[in-house]
Amino acid sequence: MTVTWHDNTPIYRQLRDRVVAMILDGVLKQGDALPSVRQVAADFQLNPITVSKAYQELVDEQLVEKRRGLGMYVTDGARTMLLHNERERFLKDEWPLLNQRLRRLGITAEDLIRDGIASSGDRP
Amino acid sequence: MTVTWHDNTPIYRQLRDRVVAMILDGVLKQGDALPSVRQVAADFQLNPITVSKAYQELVDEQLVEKRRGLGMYVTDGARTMLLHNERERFLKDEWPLLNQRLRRLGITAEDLIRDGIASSGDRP
Amino acid sequence: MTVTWHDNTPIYRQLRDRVVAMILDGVLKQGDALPSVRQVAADFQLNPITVSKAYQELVDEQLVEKRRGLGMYVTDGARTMLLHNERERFLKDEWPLLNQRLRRLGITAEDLIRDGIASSGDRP
Amino acid sequence: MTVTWHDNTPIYRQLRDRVVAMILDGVLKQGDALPSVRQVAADFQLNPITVSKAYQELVDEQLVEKRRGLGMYVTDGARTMLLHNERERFLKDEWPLLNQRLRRLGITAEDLIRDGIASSGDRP
DNA sequence: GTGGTCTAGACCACT
DNA sequence: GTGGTCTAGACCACA
Repeated sequence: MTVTWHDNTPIYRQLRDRVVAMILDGVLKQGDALPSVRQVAADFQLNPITVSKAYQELVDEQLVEKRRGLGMYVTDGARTMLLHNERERFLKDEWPLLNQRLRRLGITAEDLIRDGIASSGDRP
Repeated sequence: MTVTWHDNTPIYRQLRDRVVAMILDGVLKQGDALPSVRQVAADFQLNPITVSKAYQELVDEQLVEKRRGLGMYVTDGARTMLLHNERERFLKDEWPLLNQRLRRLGITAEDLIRDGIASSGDRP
Repeated sequence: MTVTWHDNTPIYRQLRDRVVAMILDGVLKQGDALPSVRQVAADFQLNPITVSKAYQELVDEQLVEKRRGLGMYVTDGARTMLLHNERERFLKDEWPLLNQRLRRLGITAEDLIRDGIASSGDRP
Repeated sequence: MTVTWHDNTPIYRQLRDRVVAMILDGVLKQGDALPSVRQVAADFQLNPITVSKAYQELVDEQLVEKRRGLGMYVTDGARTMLLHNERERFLKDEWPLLNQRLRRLGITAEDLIRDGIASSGDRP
């Protein structure tokens, strides 16, 4: 099991993002156990402390809960919370700046759609 | 003159981005002089070295040229180059990842358009 | 039967504290039998080992005695011993640090009394 | 410079508490720089990462702010925020449980006052 | 100079 | 088995 890390962002952040993606994609459902710190560390050839840091972030975000001596579990409602919060955060914080950049560069909605963004017609 | 800096990206990068935005917006035109390093440093309460680093990046990108003893000037064709390069870089590098995030969050082109993205009809 | 455990202190310690409280409150009197390990484990959804560890602490503190084949019983004089020891421990160990914190925060005896602490007039 | 650490709580937590105490006591005022991570690590014979963790907690609590490349500084209003929040937290969360314990042990306000708690008469 | 991150390896407490 | 903490030492980006 090998993975390539983007070297701009810290590994623990990328790990956190992977788990978030797995929750969003339904690969990890509420109540599911996360792979143990040691397991992930071994799989990805990482120091356990790095993995721990990623998991701690998830705990701080209330997406994951610790059960003492047992491991880490996806909290109830984690996916819903993510969908709501991340969506909100994107539209309020990131989008305005991004939109400004796109306008400056003359990139339009059509350019993006041509390049793969979902339009409501694609929704199941 | 006070500015708030983002915490995540280095200040010199944010400075560089400000100048790029000014060139794209036509505030700085080719042949125009950039404000001097010491001027910017004073205005923004920054270490001159930080400002220098930002300017050096612009020189490396050939958007700005140093004229010894005179200062820094926007190069000819800077805006055109920017429009092309930044657009390319966005569509090739950033967009695929962003698009994936948007799909996960269920954000569609329509959501973005409603929130202000230009569509081709808007173009002058 | 569901109970919420504090996250900071080990479960076996919290279990021990529950029994101590029951002895102090007179719910468990000397000579009374403690509920069996397996009973508690089932009620609280715990690993029997965890319950055992709590009970063992009580045995070590001589608040409870094991009668082979019969179970665990509150020792004679357990409540008196507790009143003395815990009181002593609080006043010598915890109180000095707590008092320092309260002074830093500007919390006075009056604040606490207003918030429910017993004053000698309340004693039966 | 030697300090003894309580070995029940992690060092980084104790470090955090020391800084909080210094802010409450006015030893560190808003705008003051905290001693650098390396400095503290050297003084206390600690791993820089341990100190870092303590400082990061303070940043997360908004008591301290990072200035990139310069160091950590006490935020404006940190002391006020602390006085309010810690006081609130104590009275709402810790006090009810503590009060219950005190009642069980028969410890009264008079006992505590005799043992050093401030009463409003002591206030300047 | 500052803080941030990571590795390698160890020990501990809890379930 | 689980996660938490710490050390020792290294390298990097930033100002």
